[in-house]
Amino acid sequence: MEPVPMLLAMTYRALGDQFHDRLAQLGLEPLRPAHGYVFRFLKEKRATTVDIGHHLGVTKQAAAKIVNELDGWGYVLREPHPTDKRAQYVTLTTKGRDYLKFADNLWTDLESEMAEAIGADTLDTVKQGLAAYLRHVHGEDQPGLRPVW
Amino acid sequence: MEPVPMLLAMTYRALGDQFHDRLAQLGLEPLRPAHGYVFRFLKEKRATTVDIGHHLGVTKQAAAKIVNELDGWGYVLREPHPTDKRAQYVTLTTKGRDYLKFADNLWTDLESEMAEAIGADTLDTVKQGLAAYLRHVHGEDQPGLRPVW
DNA sequence: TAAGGTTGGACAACTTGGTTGACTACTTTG
DNA sequence: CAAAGTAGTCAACCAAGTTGTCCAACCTTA
Repeated sequence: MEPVPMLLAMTYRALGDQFHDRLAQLGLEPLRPAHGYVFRFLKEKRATTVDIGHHLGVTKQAAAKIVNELDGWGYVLREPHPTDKRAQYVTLTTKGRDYLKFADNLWTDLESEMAEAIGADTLDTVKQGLAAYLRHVHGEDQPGLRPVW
Repeated sequence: MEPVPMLLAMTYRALGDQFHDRLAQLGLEPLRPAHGYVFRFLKEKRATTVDIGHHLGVTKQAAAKIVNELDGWGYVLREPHPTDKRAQYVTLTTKGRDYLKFADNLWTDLESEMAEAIGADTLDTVKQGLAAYLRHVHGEDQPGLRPVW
């Protein structure tokens, strides 16, 4: 049996590849995982570029580059911060929210296919097991994302 | 509950970070995952740089860079190919085999800790589940490695 | 057995996705 | 109110890959 990290990485890759393939069929912009994480983050809360960088676990410069791309594609826009004249809030546009909804559906589909392939109960055990291990390692304070990409 | 890809990525990261931390404590060279995969590959079979590139799923140039590093650190050496004067076999040195043994022990430790944290039966279900999914997606012909790194 | 296509290895230029460092304008704190 | 800290931008750099080119050696194959 393959070692655990290999299994994790290959499964992650398999899922990601399928997601990307289906996305590419629609001729969307070449969004990378980091973009998706930004969407998900912005759905929750208003955030500045610095916030995003912190959430992704990269420097603010790297985050700024990503935000610039998303802005250029029309997925987000910047609006002035109400109290801090230096800062700007980055917010999702309608296009951004539409993309996120679409992506969520796609992920749900992929997870359903996985459940069908290996059994819903097995998938559930997998998820619970990994989540438990992460709690074991990190305690409650999850690390600033930055998985692999 | 977090979506599956996130769980996979974070768990992979958590394991990899711990591995790397413990390795770094020993002041070893900054080996990356790709190096480890090369070691494991070379333990099985004699291989040329091109073979290695194919196995890793990268170009031969990228593979050559990795082999050069490993050579510089004394983990591998090149020896002439018996029948093909262009080619060279890359083989593990004693230092390389020692490292591999050490790394294997470390991975075994980490997996044991994981088993302890979430239960050996749960870990087993996780492994079986992921392996089953990979078979479902890829059939028998595993893709040329290249997980995430 | 010579000719033409293929392959292993190396070198160079470029691309990507990040980094560190420096600077300005603004904010917060002692 | 002065000093320290922070948001955002610009620029230089770096790591790990890519493509493109080449040569020498190796297959075919006619």
